[in-house]
Amino acid sequence: MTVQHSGGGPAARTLALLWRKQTQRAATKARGRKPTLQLDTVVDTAVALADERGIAAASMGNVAKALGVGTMTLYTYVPSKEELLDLMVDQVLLERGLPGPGEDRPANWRAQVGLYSDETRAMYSRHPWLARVSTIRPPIGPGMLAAREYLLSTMFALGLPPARANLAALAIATYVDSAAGGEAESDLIERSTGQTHDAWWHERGDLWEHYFDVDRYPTMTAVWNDGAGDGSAYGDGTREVTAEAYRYGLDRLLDGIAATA
Amino acid sequence: MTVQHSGGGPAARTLALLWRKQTQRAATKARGRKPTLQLDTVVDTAVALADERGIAAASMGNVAKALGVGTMTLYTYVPSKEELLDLMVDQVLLERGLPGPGEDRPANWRAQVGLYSDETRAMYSRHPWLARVSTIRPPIGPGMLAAREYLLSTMFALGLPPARANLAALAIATYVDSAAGGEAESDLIERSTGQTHDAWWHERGDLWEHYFDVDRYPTMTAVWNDGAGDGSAYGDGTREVTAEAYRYGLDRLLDGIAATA
DNA sequence: GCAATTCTCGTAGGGTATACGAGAATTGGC
DNA sequence: GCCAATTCTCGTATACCCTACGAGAATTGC
Repeated sequence: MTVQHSGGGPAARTLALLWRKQTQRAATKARGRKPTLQLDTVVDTAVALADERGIAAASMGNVAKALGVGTMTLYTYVPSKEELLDLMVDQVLLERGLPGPGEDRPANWRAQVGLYSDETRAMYSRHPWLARVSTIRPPIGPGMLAAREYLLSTMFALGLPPARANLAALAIATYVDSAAGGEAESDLIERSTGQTHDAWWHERGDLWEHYFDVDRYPTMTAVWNDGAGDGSAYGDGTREVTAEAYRYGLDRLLDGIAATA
Repeated sequence: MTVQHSGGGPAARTLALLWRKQTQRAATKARGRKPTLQLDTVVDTAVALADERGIAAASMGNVAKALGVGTMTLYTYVPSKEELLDLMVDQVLLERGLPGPGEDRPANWRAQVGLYSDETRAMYSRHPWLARVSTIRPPIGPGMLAAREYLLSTMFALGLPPARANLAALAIATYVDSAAGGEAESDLIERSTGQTHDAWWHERGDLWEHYFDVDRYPTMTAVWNDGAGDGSAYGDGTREVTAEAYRYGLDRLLDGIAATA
């Protein structure tokens, strides 16, 4: 089997878009009708639409309408919806103001991880739809690489050897991205359904006494009773508990990593 | 504003389905045409379809076709696609053979968490589509509760006080579910695209030298060079590194949790 | 045997992505 | 100045998706 090389495979096309390499017009002499849009405009519009009304609103038709062009016009700028999504993802990944090599960063490694955490949570908060797009085969653009580089260098600052630093960076990214994504998604659902998380749990809490069998779930019952006094009536449903669990887990993970340094 | 009580709100309907509470026929005297299907059959078929050909293949039309009935017939058994998804999710969550209260379980708490990890990874492996459905407002069925109860009781076994046990259980679940989901999704993509993860990275690796700026990513470069000898040419793209990072992160998280007990 | 009830499912409407191809706009070369 | 080559625009059509509606079939109680 032959692997696609730098020529013109679909992977090459996507990478060229991600890195904004002008393959077409700028390279060859300008000829033919002038484009009315720019790639960045298309991506920005799609992101704005997704931010405001959810990822489903960022359909090709809606994006085109928002730009005042026919739906099919978009396909001049982007080969498919999938590539557009890749571009959207890398664009928002890059929004995080993570310092590059040589730039100022927090003094100690924990604070550096804290910055990654804060920036990532803010990013998900601005773009909740990000949580619902798969990132296992991420768009390898500037945004993704910048974040990887930052976290990795932070683990070096802690003094981990290269291989271990790589493992630690992956573990932290897994935890932070997942938790931040969940948090943002929760907020989005609250906004879009108009029902708070607490109200949602409450709606079901009433019915729990119907199905909930204390003998089958003794520990949950114990936790429930223990926390009944402090206002968090429905356990992990509340915002506070979720946020607290996030901090707790991240701190413990960092504790564990530090212990192996 | 009035909260929906046990009467017949949409939440009540969903809960009744999740817990297989026979609201209709069994309660009232049997009358009218007999159903040709059972709810479980519908859910099983949908799960099987999603397992084999991805979540997109579990459309109402496809499920109906697989069952040999008209599409609209499904709506007698399930109010909407969304509820069907909830049922699918809780069904597979319950597949994990996590011991309930009083049943045999591994001796020490780390092994207990290990069981949760193994069972969860196996579950995602069987049902990769699970990674792509949102679980912030999870179906509150037997499957979800059983897993919560198990993890929580494990944290009690470690000796954590109730509130802290709750935080720890949430943190572990966040990490394990996210990592296991990512792993399974990766496998799914390999199967469905016929392209291994390594091949995918390789396809892009060729192009990296085109866009990759060593000065902007010095740490990545260092890790790359360090690992260049051991066969994992493209860093975290490989299966082995991912699995190793998962174990490393979970162990460090548990270390940290144990230290606060 | 008929009425009440329940399940079945065809049709239709509104959504999605995108392949195709005709037409409009622009410019290089003559 | 004109034409051909090139590039962008976008209407139409196809093939999916979910699901509201309503007509008809099946079953049972009375």
